[in-house]
Amino acid sequence: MSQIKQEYFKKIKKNGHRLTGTRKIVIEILEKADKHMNADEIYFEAHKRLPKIGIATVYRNLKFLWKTGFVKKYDFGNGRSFYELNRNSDEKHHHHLICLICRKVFDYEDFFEENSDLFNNISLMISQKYNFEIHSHEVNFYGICKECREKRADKSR
Amino acid sequence: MSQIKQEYFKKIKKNGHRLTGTRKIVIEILEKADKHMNADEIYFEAHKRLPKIGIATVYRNLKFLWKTGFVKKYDFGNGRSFYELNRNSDEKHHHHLICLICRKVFDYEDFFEENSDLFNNISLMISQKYNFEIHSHEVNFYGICKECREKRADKSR
DNA sequence: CTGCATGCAAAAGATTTGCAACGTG
DNA sequence: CACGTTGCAAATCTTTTGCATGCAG
Repeated sequence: MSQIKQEYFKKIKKNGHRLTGTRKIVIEILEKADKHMNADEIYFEAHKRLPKIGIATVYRNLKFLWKTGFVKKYDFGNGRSFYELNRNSDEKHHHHLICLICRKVFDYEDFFEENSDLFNNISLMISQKYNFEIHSHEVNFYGICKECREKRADKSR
Repeated sequence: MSQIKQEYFKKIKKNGHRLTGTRKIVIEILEKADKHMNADEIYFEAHKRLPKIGIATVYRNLKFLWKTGFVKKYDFGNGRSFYELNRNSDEKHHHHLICLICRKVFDYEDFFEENSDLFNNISLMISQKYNFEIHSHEVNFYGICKECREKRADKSR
């Protein structure tokens, strides 16, 4: 199943962009990760394989991959961005549960079957009505996780 | 319809928090805005009414209001956060269309009727299965807006 | 009064950028 | 070889924090 990166490598070249060493590394790290990582985590991994790499290069490649659609970028309100490979074909679509207290992010992929049609419909309607070409969507549920719920003494609103 | 702020003022005091001048101003600005504003915009407005206010106070109040659930906070990946009043009762629920190129954010509130049940169901299932207490959800569609679509020379993936 | 809230300025983080050197196509 | 890319360090930008003072309850 590790053909994704090969496919992406090809697309990058086909689009006239350069397939550099660092760019490959970032893609490979994200492919292996199969979860969202922040820039630091990616840099840490990349550094293992290429000690001379700079954090700026990681950021530049992430931005490049995000602009070209190979990578999805998330902001959960904790001050840093998270990135994950955009596996449009074989990856299960997943959404996020974000704890308002500890800021932890939980993934879930259930219910996707049931949501899928709905989102497709909405996408279609929006693209027509607003003349907006939709590439992806993201759903975040905000709330309080089990641990934090158990902890809180209370005084909640 | 301007009772929201009164209701919120009451709740804040009832919960044992202080209803300070700056806190009121921030709420009033967000109430009037009825769209998401970033901290600077809020500071700019607040400054008109209370020139001595500091940006830190705006941030502190926004964080307070967000933690207590009166305000919703969004990050669209452009480096700054946006805030809007959480009008759970009388405001129409709306989602976002985010242009990947110009980063403009478009709101839409159509289709909410049809989505409402679905999201309620999902919320219930998640809260049970993951033991996660859901307060709110947010849906972002990423894509390319009309203007940018017309502009782009091409070479897209 | 007491303790949380505020202003100011400085600090902290994450991300971006200038520039000379490098490497891909 | 040309031009996009990289490393490094410095710059930027948003958000946070320390501390002395102010104000709500």
